[in-house]
Amino acid sequence: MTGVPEKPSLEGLEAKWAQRWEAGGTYRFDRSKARDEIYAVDTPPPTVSGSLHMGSVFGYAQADAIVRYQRMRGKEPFYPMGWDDNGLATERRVQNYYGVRCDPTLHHDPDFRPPEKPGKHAIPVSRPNFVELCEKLTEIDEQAFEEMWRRLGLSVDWSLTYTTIGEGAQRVSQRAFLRLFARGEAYQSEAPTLWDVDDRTAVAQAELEDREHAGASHRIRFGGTDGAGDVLIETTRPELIPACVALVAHPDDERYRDRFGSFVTTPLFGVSVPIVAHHLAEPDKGTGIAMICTFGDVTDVVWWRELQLPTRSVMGRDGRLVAEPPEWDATDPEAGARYRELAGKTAKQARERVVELLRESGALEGEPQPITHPVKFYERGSRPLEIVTTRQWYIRNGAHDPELRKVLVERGRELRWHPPHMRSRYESWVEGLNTDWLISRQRFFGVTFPVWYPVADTGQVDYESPLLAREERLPVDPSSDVPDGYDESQRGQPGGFVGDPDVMDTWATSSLTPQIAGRWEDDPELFSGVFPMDLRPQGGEIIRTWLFSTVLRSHFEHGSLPWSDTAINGWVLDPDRKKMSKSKGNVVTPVEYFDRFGSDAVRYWAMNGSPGVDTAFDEGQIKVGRRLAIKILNASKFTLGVRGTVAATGPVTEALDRSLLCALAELVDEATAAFHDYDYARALKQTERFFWGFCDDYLELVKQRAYGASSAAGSDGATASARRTLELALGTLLRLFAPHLPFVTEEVWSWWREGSVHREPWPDASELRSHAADTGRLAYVVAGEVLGEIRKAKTAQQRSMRADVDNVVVHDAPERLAALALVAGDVREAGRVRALETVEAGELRVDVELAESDAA
RNA sequence: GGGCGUUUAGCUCAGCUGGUAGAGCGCCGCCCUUACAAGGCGGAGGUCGCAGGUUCGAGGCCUGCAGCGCCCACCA
Repeated sequence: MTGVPEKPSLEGLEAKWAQRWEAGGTYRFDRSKARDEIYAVDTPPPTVSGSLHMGSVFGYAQADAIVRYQRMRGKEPFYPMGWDDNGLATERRVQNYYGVRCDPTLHHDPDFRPPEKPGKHAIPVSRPNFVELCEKLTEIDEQAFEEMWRRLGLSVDWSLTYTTIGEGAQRVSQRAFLRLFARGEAYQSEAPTLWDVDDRTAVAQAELEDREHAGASHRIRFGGTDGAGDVLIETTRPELIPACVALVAHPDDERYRDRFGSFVTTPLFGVSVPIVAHHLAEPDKGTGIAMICTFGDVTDVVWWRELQLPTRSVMGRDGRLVAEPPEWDATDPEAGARYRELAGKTAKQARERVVELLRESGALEGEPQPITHPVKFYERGSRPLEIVTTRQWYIRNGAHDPELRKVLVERGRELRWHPPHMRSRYESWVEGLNTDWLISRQRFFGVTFPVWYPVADTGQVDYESPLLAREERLPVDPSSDVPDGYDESQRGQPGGFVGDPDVMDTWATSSLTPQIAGRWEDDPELFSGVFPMDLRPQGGEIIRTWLFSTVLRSHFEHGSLPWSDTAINGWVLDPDRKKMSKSKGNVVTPVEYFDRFGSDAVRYWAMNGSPGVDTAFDEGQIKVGRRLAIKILNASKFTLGVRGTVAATGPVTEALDRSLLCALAELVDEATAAFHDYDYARALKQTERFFWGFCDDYLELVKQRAYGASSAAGSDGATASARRTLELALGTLLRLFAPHLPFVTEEVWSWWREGSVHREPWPDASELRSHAADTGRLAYVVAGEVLGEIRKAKTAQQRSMRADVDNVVVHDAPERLAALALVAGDVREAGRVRALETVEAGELRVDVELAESDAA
């Protein structure tokens, strides 16, 4: 303990305490504890691709308050931080930061150094060089992130930090993959998949977003055959006419019923395609009959699959039409030449040319009508997704398995959601799944598949008989490691092997954060101590990805939930009520606010956002937080500063003191109940309100007596009672504030107590009640209200608060007057009142007769 | 199209299982009071989105409607 400083200040508290907490191991996890003493938290590993913003601060601070509460309740938190550094987000950052791009055909250059500044044209580098740059940059970013979190005061144990590209994570991820495969829960399939033509990788359903996209509706004539009339269709993608395999209408549609089974010919190419019926065709859309292409959108895929139509793919993986026309029986002699004119063009370029050709040929009915319509994008992408047929790895997720889907919905109900209504997002996601989880990505910086494929003597790769790594070898990199029974010289050779070239989607690894942090299989004792975990705090926007996939993996691997509870935090909105996000460019960076107001002040703002509620960023709230922190310093200085000759050890004898402690016990009950409900915001609000009342009323009421200057109750016993109560109250209030404002509470604690407030037990209401004896809170309440009336009278007469009062008459209900009688001495001292009378009445009224002039 | 949430003072939000409307900011006024002037004390300000209903009593429950936000969906 250091004693009370002359001039308490918030400046420098973050650096001071962050350092001491680390040095003292304040938040170090004690793994010797039993499972039921541990509170295990599956902390979101932030994506390390730039800077943290207020949205991150918001959610992580809230989770930290819950963890701090649990720690004070006597639980031992297992509270690690991770960095989600693998994946496309990191690749993009590296590409921009260093001005490079990965070209996997190049060989490793050990002398490669990135340029000081990124150049105009991206420098092609080999995959190993690219991965090195990714590792280098993420390490820098992670240090900056850690510093930021320490400054925010997160009570994580930094010795437990993991990364999703780290060796431990790779081993867990590959092991889990092998086990999924062994149980038939992971499989590979060659199928049409949504494809990002810029990143040149497949993407999963969870990464899609619909965007309103400007396009045009084209009305196009297909030629009737055998004397039947022409058919008009509408499409936004005329460039896919060469990929057309059928027209489709609803089976009940009178207009087309007679033509099901007959054929029409495509414009420009003269390919004969059938008219087919399917219930997904909607009569009131366009002309009621649609062109099925391979593949224009996901409905095309459904039609193609269910109606067993042929494949005529034209879209290449680079987003350009492939060089050769598809296999077709084109009757138009110009078909081949027309197609080759389109080959190599992007979808947009091809569309323009096709429209010209259609117009010339007379197949275009009217002019294209501009429309905007929802189009599927990769959430990080800038061009519409295409659909191309590729071989990919999938994990079953219930999309094609009603039984599994049902079980996963049940898992969602087993999980306790805070707030509860967030569960509906999970359920609507599970119930809307339409494809299994596509986990392979045609990218470079990620966890590889521990898989090779045999190459037949003919040179054909046999994907059906993958060569799997043994678990003892993990992690492996199939591009440099060799499968058992082969040697490196056989790579890519007939009779040899090839490595799986893909990496896993980042979620395929980060869905295993409980297993990674708990060192599943690598440290069985630790794992059994922390798994299943207690809490998953996270944002609502990643319920469909992170939360769902983690539940899925745990269900497959352990037959249980990964955690018992999840706390979903809301969005941070800018003052115009728009979501703050990097892409919108309306983010504010936390550092500036840490600098200006201090971490406790920023945390105070975050704690004001109720669980799951979107909250506006509000500098005003941060200022209020700073004011509260300063008030805590000053009130504590007073409380501890009045300790004079009389020690604060005697019994609590005075009615006002007992009544205050009774009220405080009720506050402890309320705050505890709020935290029990994961409602840190309610806990803070109640504590804060009590604290301001404590400062305004109790401190004023007790001040003279605590100084030992009271004439009415000037005994040492009454003074000791005041001092004892002040310390009991301060100790309680600091502990109630500690989860929210860890720095200022720790600072004050250190003035007069040993150890960290954050390892102190949560306040005990029954102990406070024993000090209060049977005195109720009413005396404290009435005393405060009467004092308020006296102040009001002084204000109304424009007098100083120090103005003397000749006489006060309190009119009030009998029980309230009785309570007042117990504390009348303190009220008179605080109000400088010479005489105080009471009159029974229905409600409180106070007549105040001020002295003519203030006593000298 | 389906679902979830939300609508309370000028602003940002509390108001837990129904019992005579709350806080902070902003605004106005007073006070340099020995914990605190980057402060303290006090004041003004709301028919709780709209329309019905249940109840002795509704901001809180029920029905309908509207605005806003979000989630989900096979939108030619």
